[in-house]
Amino acid sequence: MTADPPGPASRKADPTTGGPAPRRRRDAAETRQLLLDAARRRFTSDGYAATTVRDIADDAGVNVALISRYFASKEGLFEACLRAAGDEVRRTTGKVPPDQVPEAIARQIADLGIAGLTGQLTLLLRSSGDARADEIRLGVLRYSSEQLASARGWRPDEPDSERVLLRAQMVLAAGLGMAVLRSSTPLQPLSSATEQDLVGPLRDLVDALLPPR
Amino acid sequence: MTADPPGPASRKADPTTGGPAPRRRRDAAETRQLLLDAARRRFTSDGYAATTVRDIADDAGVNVALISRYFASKEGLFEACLRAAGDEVRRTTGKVPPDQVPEAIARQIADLGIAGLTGQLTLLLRSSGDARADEIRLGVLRYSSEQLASARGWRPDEPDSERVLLRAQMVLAAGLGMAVLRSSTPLQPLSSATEQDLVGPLRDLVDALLPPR
DNA sequence: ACTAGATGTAAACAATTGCTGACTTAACCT
DNA sequence: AGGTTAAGTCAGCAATTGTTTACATCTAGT
Repeated sequence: MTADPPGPASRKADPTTGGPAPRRRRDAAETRQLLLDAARRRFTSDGYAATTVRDIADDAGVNVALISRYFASKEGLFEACLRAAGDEVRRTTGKVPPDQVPEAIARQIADLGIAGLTGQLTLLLRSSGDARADEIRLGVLRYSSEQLASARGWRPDEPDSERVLLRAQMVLAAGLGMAVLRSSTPLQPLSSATEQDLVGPLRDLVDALLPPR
Repeated sequence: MTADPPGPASRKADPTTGGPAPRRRRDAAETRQLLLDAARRRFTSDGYAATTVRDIADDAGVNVALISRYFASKEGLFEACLRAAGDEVRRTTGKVPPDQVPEAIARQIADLGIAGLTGQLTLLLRSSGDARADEIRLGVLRYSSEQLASARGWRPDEPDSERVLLRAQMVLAAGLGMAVLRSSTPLQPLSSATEQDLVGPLRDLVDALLPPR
């Protein structure tokens, strides 16, 4: 049932877009990135299991088989997304002055959408049942909490300061919870609170859990 | 709630067939409950999309077709789980004295497992893409936050006290975040913190966000 | 220009999904 | 007892899943 005459005369008509035929260069790196972006959006908003590789490929405007080619499998693509998100989280959280933590959290939480830190962390929380993915997630969370705790006197191998680390993780969890709740449920007034609405209570929260030394 | 009736009902089907079929009682209500319990566990720990009806039926030791019979569909079963969890959350949170909120939160967070309030709320956060499920979730979250806020001076239709409601929702989100983080990632020391470890910081957190009036 | 490898496409695979219909078996009632 | 109906079983469907395979087409190096 080959409907296509296999001749060199058959030229691609491109019936969908009437515009200037966007001469499609073949660029592996670009399609890889397109897939990564689409996958990150889908995984973040729908979760791993609810996302199909065809969803991702369609969003990226790319053939499904290329997922297997470039990432070996759906799980491989997910891990790549997690790694990218992890790198970005480390990059972003690495340069926050200790005295501006509440403002930074407020800003990141207020900024919905998968581009912001909130989206990255939400993605990090998504589970695929894959062991490697769990490692990546754990690594990022540990890094972030230690980053936060070290500004308040926590030092590794100092059992006395473990309380500080616990409190830092609670701050992290609180921020994460707000982000998740905001993005998953239209609960007013939280879900539509602005950065200004959030920064005050958040300062109270951070100061209470991690008093400036 | 998983009390096995000591009666004659214990009927674990021997998969190796043939054997003297243990006399099994037919009890629609009990079967329904078995399915609900198994589904709640699966949905809570694996999420909606990653859970299959066959998983649930096997866990419950019940035939798959009975899910369709008793709950019409997988979505119907999920909604039933959500409704049950919502009822239990309302029942539990309804009777917490305002001055013992930190202790209550600490106790609930420390108590892992799907039986506790933490599990119920984690389940509430799970999404199935179903509109009715979203309504149930929103209703419970609204109820819980208003319950918490009203003890601190919030009144409906008083725009001035909206700040209090926002802060109550932030407390709720913080607790939720800790619960989710603890159950999803072995992040030390948070994931193994005991109730005693948590209650102190939690009191600081609640007092900071919702100062006793 | 011409070939070789990279890139993309189409179709199909086996496995799994939620769900259904016809069937069997147990429980209850006179 | 018998017989009626609820409760449970079985096998299989149609759709969807992730993945692979064979093929087409573009790009780059000579």
